[in-house]
Amino acid sequence: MPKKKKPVKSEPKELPPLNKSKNVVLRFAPGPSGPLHLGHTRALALNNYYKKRYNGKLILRLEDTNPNAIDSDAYEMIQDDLKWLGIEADKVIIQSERIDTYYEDIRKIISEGGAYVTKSDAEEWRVLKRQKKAHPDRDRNPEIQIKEFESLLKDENGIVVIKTNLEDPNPALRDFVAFRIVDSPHPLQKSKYRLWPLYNFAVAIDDYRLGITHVLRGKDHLNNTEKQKWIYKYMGWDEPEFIHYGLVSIPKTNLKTSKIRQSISEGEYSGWDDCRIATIRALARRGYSSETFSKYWEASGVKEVDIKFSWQNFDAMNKDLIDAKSKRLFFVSEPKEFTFKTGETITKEAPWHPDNKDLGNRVEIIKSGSKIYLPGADLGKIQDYSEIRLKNLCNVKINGNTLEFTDFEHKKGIPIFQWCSASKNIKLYYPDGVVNSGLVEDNIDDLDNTVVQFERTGFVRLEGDKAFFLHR
RNA sequence: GCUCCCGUGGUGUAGUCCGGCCCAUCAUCUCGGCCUUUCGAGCCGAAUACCCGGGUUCAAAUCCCGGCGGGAGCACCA
Repeated sequence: MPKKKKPVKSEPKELPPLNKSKNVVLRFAPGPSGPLHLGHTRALALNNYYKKRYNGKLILRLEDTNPNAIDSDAYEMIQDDLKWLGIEADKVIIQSERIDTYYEDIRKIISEGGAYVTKSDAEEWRVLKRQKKAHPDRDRNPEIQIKEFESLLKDENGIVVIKTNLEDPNPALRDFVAFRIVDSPHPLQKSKYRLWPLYNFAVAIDDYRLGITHVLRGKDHLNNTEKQKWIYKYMGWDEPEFIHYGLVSIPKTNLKTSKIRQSISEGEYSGWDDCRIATIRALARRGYSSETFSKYWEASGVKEVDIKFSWQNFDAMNKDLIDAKSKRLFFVSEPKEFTFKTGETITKEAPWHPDNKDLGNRVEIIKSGSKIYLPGADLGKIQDYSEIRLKNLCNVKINGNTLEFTDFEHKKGIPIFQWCSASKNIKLYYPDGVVNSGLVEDNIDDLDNTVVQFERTGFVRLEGDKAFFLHR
């Protein structure tokens, strides 16, 4: 066998290729229980990566087969989140609109002896399974099973079970439930159906019927894949390519949709975009670039290793993307008021960005008698009559509550201060819940809803009289 | 308990399939220096990794065996 060439180092890294014989069709399939969060973005980014690489298609499939776990706003929110991430689904599929297809396919499997109906007690059925024993209902003939199935559609209670190998040493893989009764109304279908498919059944049917060629998902689905293969077998279908990447643990981040929802309803969080949580919309509000998500996950690869998400690395990537185009502003926390004294009016002319001169300057006229605010914390170290430099303006001597102009000369070693002349108050919200307030330069009106850097503090996104901390 | 997956610096990753080009890649973080109208950025430098033990081989991160460690599943959730 010929040896594979080592990749040339200067080439950008690529994810491993897909085995492909036809046009690539991928899918992203969340349950509509809330908006998307950071945890969803790996599946999304990876599937989208291969879609672009092979010029394929990406299907967004909303898995709403559990009427009790649906937030009707989520259908919309998920699509908005996708849009924000810059990902376009070629098709949007809603599973609850496909129930009749599932019924048709399960009838086929039942009539060929691949599934059975039982109305017995749940625990009784599970105990037998654990002991590798068949439930008495399992071996009834298909005609009876079908009749039983139709009765579930009407008013009886029971489940439909896919037969697998009861002898399977892995208890997770023995007979699994394909349908169960849920009487609560569905947000979209209302009371049209009472017999609802479960995850593994609906997924297998849809992946095939929607023409999915590659199922790219987390390792937590390894057993599900084995279950779904039984459906393919009973239907006589070719399997798609299954690829499982390792699990991600995201430290110090609350991603539980149900918990977040509770905190929102209790008023602790302001909404799904509260800057303390890691929903897409909250991260967007803090000013992350959508590109960072795809970059980060593409760099993490598709290996089956479990990985830890690193905010540090993520933030570093984001900074790379936004640094050159983010304007700089002075931010003065714990402001102390001073009166400026000078013989003549002087002008502040500070670059919007120290390196990117294309961004131009911010200009401000300072007169004698103007109020100047200095950061309280830094002042603590300074004595009366010390000479300091007001950054991008001039040198002054502190005399009680006044700042007396001395000269413009750049002097080595004297402390440099950020300062503000305006009393434009802004509240700075940190993701850990800390709220800081301070003054910011007055000329931020045009900067509303953009990401800027508060010098020395870090990058923030401005929103009215609020600023959301992004990262350093 | 049963079953499956995975172990490369602090973190993420390349290399593992097909042994040699690997005294191991790149990024981030950390630490020092230079530069700078404080920060950041930039430039230069430093430090840190093949889970352990055996085996095969001229040669092992890579192949084999055994241990250890981590994760997941065993739902009428998705």
